[in-house]
Amino acid sequence: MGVVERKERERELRSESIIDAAERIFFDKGFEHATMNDVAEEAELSKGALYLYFHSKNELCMAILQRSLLILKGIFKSLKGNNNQTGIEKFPELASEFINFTKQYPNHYNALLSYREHRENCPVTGKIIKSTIEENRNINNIISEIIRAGQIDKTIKTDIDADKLSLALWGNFTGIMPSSILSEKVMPNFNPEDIIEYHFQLLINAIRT
Amino acid sequence: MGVVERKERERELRSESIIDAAERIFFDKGFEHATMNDVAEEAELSKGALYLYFHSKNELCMAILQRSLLILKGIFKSLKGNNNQTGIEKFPELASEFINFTKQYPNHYNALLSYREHRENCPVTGKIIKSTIEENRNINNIISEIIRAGQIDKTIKTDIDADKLSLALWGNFTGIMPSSILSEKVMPNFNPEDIIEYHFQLLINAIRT
DNA sequence: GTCACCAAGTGACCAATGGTCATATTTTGT
DNA sequence: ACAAAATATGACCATTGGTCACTTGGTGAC
Repeated sequence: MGVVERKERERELRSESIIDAAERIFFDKGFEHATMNDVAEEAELSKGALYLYFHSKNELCMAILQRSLLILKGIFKSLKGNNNQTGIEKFPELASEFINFTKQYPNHYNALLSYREHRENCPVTGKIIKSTIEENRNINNIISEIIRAGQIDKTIKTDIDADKLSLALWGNFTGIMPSSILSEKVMPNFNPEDIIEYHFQLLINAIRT
Repeated sequence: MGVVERKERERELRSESIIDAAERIFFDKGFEHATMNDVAEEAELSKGALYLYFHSKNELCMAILQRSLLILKGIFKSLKGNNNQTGIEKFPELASEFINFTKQYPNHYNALLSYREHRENCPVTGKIIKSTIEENRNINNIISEIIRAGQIDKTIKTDIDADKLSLALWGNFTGIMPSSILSEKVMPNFNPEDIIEYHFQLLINAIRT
């Protein structure tokens, strides 16, 4: 009797459909101005029901953020799987794929950047937090594997520390673009892509064999 | 009769003392859990009075953030003014000075990272926002001037784009460290400084003559 | 078929808080 | 001395994240 399994599946579906609704509401109104009542209405549920699936508004945001990480993981994974390019050729692709991501999923990108904001109001023990950290680890691993592949095919210097470089790149992704938002009219001639691409160019010179 | 001038000065002092109080409260309780009543009490004013000086809680946070930028500007300025080092020697100092800043002023560093969170809830036209953007521009200019000085003393390649590199570095500062918070146990062997320093090492190889 | 049980869902309700505004106090210029 | 202007007060309001006593409907035992 698969009742338990079916219920589990249904619970998962409900949970996903709540996140769907939350995305629509949060992306539309912005996190601060969106209310849990809005989300409840959009999800065709009562407010109380939301709290059967998520501990807080912040945790619901973390669930959206997790989706962003999953999207990114998919992107980098398929870059890694592409066997027509050498490691060093894939390197600038990391940048351009990320830029594509920010353009194709601006709201999810935005959610990604709001990590700090929501993270600190969520319990450390939560399942969502744990899997968010896990996804982040996965992404970093994929990036460093791409770098290591370049070392194996001898297009990237072997003395490069793939793990550290991978973290540095991730830092770029979550830093450079916001910095350009921060800078606003600081350097009106440049857009974020210019900066990211230029930075990667410099790094290529430092890591290629 | 300098009454107007005196009033202006007093207003400025009041404003600063409110920011002082807000720093104590926000840094202690965290932005989310601190209330404007707390701040008012700490500033020995009524809540209403706070709003004579700042339009909103978010704008008050931006005032704190502005102080962070001023601190950083001072740090980079004195690095720039040091005439005992060549440009390329100053380059890694940018990283270590920033790391020092994060350790010496963890709360202000934290405030800096919360830019996005508060910025989007402030009116674009506000005086505080404008001067925040201005300070950010100043910092970027100082960094690029340091790089250009290295090109003049011939320790940094002349074909390096100082403006772009400066923005990329700023992106690092606001990205790498948070990424390591994000990553949390992703790479437990490394701490943020390792990553920042490694990254700068790679860049040095790319830009030195 | 019936009935006790329990997970799922409801929505009125609460406490907390950002922000306002009529009123009060202090300072200024005359 | 006094009116006008600037500054400050704090009761008050609207909003909202979160709770909980209660309802609903499916489930499985008999």
